[in-house]
Amino acid sequence: MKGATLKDVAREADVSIASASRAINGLDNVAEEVRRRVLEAASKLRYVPHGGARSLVMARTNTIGVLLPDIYGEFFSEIIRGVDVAARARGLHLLVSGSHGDINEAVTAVRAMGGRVDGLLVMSPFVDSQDLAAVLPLNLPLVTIASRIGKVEQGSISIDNFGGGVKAVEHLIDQGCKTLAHISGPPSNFEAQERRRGFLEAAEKALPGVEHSVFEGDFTEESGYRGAKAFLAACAQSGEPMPEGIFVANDMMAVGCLLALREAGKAVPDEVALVGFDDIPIARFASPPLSTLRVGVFDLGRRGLELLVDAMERDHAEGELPESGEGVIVSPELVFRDSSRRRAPPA
Amino acid sequence: MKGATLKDVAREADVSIASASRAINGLDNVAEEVRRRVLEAASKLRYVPHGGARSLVMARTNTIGVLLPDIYGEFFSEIIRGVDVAARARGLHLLVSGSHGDINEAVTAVRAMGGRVDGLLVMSPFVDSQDLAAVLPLNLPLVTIASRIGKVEQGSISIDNFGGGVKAVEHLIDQGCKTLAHISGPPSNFEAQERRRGFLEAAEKALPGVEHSVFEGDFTEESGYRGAKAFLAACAQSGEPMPEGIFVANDMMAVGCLLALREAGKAVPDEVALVGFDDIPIARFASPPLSTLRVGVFDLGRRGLELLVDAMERDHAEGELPESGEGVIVSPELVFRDSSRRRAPPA
DNA sequence: AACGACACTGTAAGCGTTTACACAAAAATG
DNA sequence: CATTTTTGTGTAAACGCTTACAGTGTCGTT
Repeated sequence: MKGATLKDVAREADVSIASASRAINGLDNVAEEVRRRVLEAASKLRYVPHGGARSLVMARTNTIGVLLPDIYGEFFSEIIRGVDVAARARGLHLLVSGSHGDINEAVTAVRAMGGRVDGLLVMSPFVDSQDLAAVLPLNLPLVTIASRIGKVEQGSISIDNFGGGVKAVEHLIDQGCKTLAHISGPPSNFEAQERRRGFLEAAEKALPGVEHSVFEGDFTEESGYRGAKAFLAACAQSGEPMPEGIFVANDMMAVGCLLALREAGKAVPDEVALVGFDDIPIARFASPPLSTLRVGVFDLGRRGLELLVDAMERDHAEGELPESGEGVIVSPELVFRDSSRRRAPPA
Repeated sequence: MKGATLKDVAREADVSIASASRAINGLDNVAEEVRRRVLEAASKLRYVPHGGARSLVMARTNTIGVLLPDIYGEFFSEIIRGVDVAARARGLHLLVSGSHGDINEAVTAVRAMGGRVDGLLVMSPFVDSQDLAAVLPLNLPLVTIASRIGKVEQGSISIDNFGGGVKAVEHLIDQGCKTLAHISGPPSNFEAQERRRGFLEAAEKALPGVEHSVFEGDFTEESGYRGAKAFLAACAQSGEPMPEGIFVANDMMAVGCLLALREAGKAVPDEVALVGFDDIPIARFASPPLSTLRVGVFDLGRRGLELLVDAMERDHAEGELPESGEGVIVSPELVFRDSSRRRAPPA
């Protein structure tokens, strides 16, 4: 019950294997009559070309590998979608691998992908991602998204997380918040650390000498929920009021945060204003709609793939121009929705 | 700058290509000394085995193809995650293809995948999916998820959408709703039609002779938002009150629906009760938390892959036992949250 | 009528692996 | 010691495909 091979098709159509190949691949130097016979034989035998054999002889797989840290939530679904749409437009396949808790798993995954793809699209936000560089098959075109992989970067597209954190704080201050807090992402995550750093520096600048509480989350709704609970509990215990503005390091946590605040009867934005990060589709539909820093997640994926394709073409054509420093940096843009729209902004 | 081949490694380590192969693959009939030299040479040359060549000679790609209709929203991200986790546990790669608006694109995609995978995991909820069966390389193990592909089904895992629709209605009636409405998925979607059918039959049974409005959405938040607006507008115009209970065909639309209702000042659940479908992670964090029919989306993906692996092993071992009828049907389970928890349930 | 140009077609080499088989050397057995 | 067995290694044949090259036959041209 093995699949039919090109040889079988050729025999069935009574032509040589070369003609069969030409007919199937739509080359123009084939007689119409032959093409017809071959195509007929192929469909009769349900012939499917063997991708491995093809990529072996063509030295090209038409597949690109996508390495993601995890596939949880709308952020990643948007990334994949962006990549998928762009890849499909170019006739490329996607070998996807996610669910890496840490670098070691990512390393394993990249190893396994090595010989099967023409290029690699990597998102590895771990603070110690430099190690990845060591194992990357360096003859493979590579583009990193929001990662921090040292030297090798033939191309990269990253987010100005620090700047985003600063913008969030400035906005909350603009809205009249006198006290701030932050729910951060995991400490092992480079992006999370940058956002936090942006928050802390901007907060210190705007409100010198004030202590700002930071709750350490992990980018899940659940942890955002817990973060808000933690602030509520701390305030209840110490008798201090809730922070007037909270910068939450991503939208999913902000959604969880929103739920906890509502359950506690805190009015958003008037008692507590909230700003998230990413602008995932759901943000608009949160209650209240979430102010956030838009990074255009879909485009992140799409542009990442496009960058990679460019790199691959260069690689294929000019031979070996590393052409380093191809770094795109995306500046998050504030999307002002109700979760931070306070009644009485300053004059 | 082409990658090193096994031959290069063999030469560098001064052994035959066969020994090199054995050493790299960790076979036990290799002298320690040789293994050491080979491994050293391999890492020095940054050798990466060529997947195509390997799969050619082994007649196995260790890759399974995943075909999805679209990759938008948490539903698909959860499916992919389930598949990915299960695949990773078995050392399988995932060739993912999404973004198919219709069968024709799906057919193209399946064609392209054909020769590169050991099995196919297909989700094709289009009402006319039978056509897909025609092009499926039938010697390939195949499992369908929530699809409707006729005969070929070597294995399938599907959702009792009709039953889910019925449960939703029964629950709303239980909660004392006297008038019902439905926001459906697109008419081209088989699952959407089943949910709608469940709604209509159960509604007719519970409230005989009453007309129930149905708004046709497309499974996006946006369309759920529009659906609610449409109901609001219709009621404003006709002077009739809003339906007391709305069954929304998936959670994403329900989230959009919630926003529209809140904007209009309608209290959920007391003025309008809402029940969604899927129980995507966000449902719990909606405002108010969304009652919904849980299908265990993550598990859908995970079990789908497991079913496929079983089919592949059978295929590999026993030769050719189609072993049809391997159909798992998942019954959605009601998750009762606040969006449908009305003050005065019946005695 | 002879010739080159052209349009097709077939033969065969190779792409990078794995692995059956043959073989040599070393170890165990009588 | 002369064997058999074990252990490690190399040779070479596939795997299914593309494509350079070498035909073959058909024309149009001189």
